Amino acid sequence: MCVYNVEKNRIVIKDLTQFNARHILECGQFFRYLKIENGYVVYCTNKKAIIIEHENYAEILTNDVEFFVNFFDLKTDYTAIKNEILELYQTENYVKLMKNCIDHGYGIRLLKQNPVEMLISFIISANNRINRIQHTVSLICKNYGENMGDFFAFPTLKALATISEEDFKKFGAGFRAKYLVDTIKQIQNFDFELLRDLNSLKASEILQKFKGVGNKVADCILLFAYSKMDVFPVDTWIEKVYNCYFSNNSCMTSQNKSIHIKNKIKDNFDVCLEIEASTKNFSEKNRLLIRKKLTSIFGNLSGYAQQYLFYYKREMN
DNA sequence: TTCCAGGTGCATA
DNA sequence: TATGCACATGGA
Repeated sequence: MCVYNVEKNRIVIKDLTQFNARHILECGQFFRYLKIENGYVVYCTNKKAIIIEHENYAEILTNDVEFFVNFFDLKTDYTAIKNEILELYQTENYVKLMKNCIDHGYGIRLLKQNPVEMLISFIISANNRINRIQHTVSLICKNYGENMGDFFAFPTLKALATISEEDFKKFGAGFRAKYLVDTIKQIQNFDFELLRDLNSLKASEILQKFKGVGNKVADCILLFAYSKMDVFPVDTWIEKVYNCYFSNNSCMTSQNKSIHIKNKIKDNFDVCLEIEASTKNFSEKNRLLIRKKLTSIFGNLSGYAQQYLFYYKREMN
């Protein structure tokens, strides 16, 4: 089903159940946007689009319609994807949880972003907050990106290579500054398109050779730049989701912990109870176990499911 | 003042 | 190979 019409310099979104700018831009996958009165301004590499939201439709104003049709993944039918996720398991608790998540983030779409932007942005994301990541990325663009008139492009590889560790620190990158400098040196002649045809495991292995890229950051790059939907990035929020709904220690499976259940979430969840997950201490091993379990549940819908769960948990917390 | 955030690198055993 | 601490920063 087509959710959009294309006109000159304008894309019109007819089905708002499949496109909500706030859900798409503020669900943690994207850092370069500006909130305006009736919508958002969106930047990717050296391109810009303005999203205007109306009561019954939304429009994307841009001089590169083709680019943003792909960027917003407009050719994919998210109604079908949401139904597929809901139909994965028949248990009442699974359906209730996922329905809550999908109802909350109903207009999410997984963006097709630039690999270099994702690599740099998600190295900065380590142990960081989303608004601080946005701030640092914005300063990098402002100081080293090409002036496009009314905005700054994301810096080219060549321009990135001129940024010093001190400058990255000045932009708020903190201890990640040295990882950025090191990785930027490594990628000057790297073929980012090579990863597109590799399976997620192999592509992740290659990405993790770069400084500042571990399992989670690699998964984010594979999901948000390469649309590899079989990955499930596990961060602090997904760890909370897992401990709350999926683990043996979850508040949903322990009567004693029911006090922790948020008022809005009174359902139970009993799909998987196999992995013992620590509820307190972070460990790489623990997150890998969580990742393994969640990808075994959601399969090739992992990337979509992860984003609905992440956005729901982060906003409801 | 302490905790925490879309984690990873590295020293140590 | 496994474990656990250090790392910047600023808002809550």
